[in-house]
Amino acid sequence: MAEKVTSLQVAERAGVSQSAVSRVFTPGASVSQKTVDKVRKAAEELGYRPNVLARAMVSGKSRIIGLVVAYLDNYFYPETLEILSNALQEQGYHVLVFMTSHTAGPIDDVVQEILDYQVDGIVTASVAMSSKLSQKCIQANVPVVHFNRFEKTQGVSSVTSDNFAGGRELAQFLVAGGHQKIAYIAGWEGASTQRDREAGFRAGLAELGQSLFARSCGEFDTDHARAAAHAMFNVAADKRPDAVFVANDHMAFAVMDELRFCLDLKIPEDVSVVGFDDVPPAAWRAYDLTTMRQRANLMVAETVDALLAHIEDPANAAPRQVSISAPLIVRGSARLPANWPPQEG
Amino acid sequence: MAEKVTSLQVAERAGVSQSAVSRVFTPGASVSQKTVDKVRKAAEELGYRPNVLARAMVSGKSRIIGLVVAYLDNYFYPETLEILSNALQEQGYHVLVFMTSHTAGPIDDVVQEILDYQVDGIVTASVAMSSKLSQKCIQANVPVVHFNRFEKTQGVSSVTSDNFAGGRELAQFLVAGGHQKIAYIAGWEGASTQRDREAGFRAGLAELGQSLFARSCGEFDTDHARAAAHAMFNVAADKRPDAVFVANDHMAFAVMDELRFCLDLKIPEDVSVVGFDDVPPAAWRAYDLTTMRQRANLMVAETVDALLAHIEDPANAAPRQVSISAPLIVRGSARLPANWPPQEG
DNA sequence: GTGAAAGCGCTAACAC
DNA sequence: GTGTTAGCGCTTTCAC
Repeated sequence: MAEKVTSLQVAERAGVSQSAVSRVFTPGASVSQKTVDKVRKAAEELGYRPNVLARAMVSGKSRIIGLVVAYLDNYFYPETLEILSNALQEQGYHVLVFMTSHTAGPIDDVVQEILDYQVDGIVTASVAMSSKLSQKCIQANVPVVHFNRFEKTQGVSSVTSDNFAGGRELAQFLVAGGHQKIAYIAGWEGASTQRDREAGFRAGLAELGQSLFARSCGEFDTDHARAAAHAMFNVAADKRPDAVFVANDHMAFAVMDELRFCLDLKIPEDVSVVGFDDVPPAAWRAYDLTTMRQRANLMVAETVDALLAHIEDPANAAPRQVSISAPLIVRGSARLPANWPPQEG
Repeated sequence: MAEKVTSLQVAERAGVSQSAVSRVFTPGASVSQKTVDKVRKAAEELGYRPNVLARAMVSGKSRIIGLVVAYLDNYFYPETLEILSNALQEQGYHVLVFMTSHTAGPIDDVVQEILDYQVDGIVTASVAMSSKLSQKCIQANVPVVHFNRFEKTQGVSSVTSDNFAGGRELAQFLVAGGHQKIAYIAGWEGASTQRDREAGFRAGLAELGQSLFARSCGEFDTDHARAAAHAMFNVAADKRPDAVFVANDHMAFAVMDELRFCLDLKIPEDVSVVGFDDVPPAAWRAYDLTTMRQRANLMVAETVDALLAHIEDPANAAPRQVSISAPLIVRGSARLPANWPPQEG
């Protein structure tokens, strides 16, 4: 077991002071080329690399971003994590993962743990955080961004899709498709994504003289969604919706399976189904789901931007509320409007 | 912006020494109840929490485990990450994520970065690591476990399913189902999972007097798999395989979609499809895939166990090669053998 | 441009 | 059981 190589050892070998070594490994420091060469050579030979933790202690910057996430079974989140991690890595940051237990977790405890690691920032995905805790982060000068969730907590940033506009566009699409009995299967009522999507959807219907034909709650959970769909569609044909917007793709797949394999309904002939997220399986032929695309790459870019802005200049970085437009992705799970695609101009 | 609360401040407020404070927050230390009370009270009032990084510096233990992963689009990995993160959290550890870029990444650089964080251990998933680098980790006394990949690199642990046995069981199942023209769509040839699954599958066929009717490589990539399936099945009916084992579920879904929607084949009437992993979508009715279950929970438990064993007693923790049996999950994508399920005894 | 010296916040001997 | 004293490996003034 090799000893740990320290900057001091490198210094001795290179015949310079320890601080010279430090300077060589500090981007903006002033060192002569000669010193750089000597130090680099010695470091190479010894296999020296700066200890990030020690650097973090003295500089106060850990270059660690804490990510709080409740579950990974909605594939929007793994996708997000991959993009986020890559984006941060490019900036020299890394993601420390904190799962809040499925069981209505003590998320505040988790955030406390995060803070203990002296993270430079926190991203929360699919979880709520008490405003007391948010205050604590602000006090500690650790920027927080809520990803895919809007929260009006003071001082906290958020990045979401434009869920209201998305819901509205879906309503327009379904009505244009000639549907008359349009239903909605909701997500967990506490989530802003759920609220905004539904509000937009209802608004869109109302603008076109319709309203929800049926509504049920799937809690963003496949089993709940399946049951909700069963109850909603297992009725006489004339009392059955002819289209349904399911609040996210993950539930939509379960709903489609239930409709097809349990209720023997054809999609989209008997009923149109649309979702929200555009996770990868939505493009799989077995589902071929018409849905709103959450542009994870853009959302992550905004998230990273908000974080870094605050880290680099805490004083002048106001919290931001970013909303990214979500394009409609038309596939085969919903009947197309006549004259589709629409003519430009 | 609140100042950072240090143990010294707590000490002053509690009227004790700074080391007394430290002891109160150190599990096995000897402190009187009276001191504990005073310190806890002062800490509470100040909102003090020990700085994990400072602790890490002096103790040499960061309680961070580095996870290297190449991609998250095979849903086996998000599942793994969730379980791993939860399991480690319970032990007071956390996961620092490192993505190696899709593009045949410089994984060695990534591991170097990990080492810079003074991690207590490293888990690699779906990536290979040069043996030179492995040596470096061993030298640094950082245990490494290869998750879902067997590598005979010295000093490195690995945890995998029993891929050979799994492949063999699949062969037996397919032959028992009356198949005569059995094909295989391989994963990336460099992966041990691919090699072992194929070897087991071939062995199983050979034992029953059969051999591969066709073989093609899907590279563990859906597009490649789709193309491979197309070429393999887009032939006269009598030259077409009647069953295919696709090296993982992720590719199997793409293959099923191709067979059904492009080639208009019925599953399992025209062709049986089996996969490996049992990721969540395998249970979705649209796929209903017969597959071998990789028991992620057990695999993770072994991973954590191997890591902690080494961390707690580096001298006596030999690297281990763990292989977890994978149960066959029979669903509807493959024709059942006669007299299924088999009688016990 | 470079070295000496002072910590970052904490744990771990070491005396008492 | 408690306080005192050294550092952990590094960055960062500060003189020179």
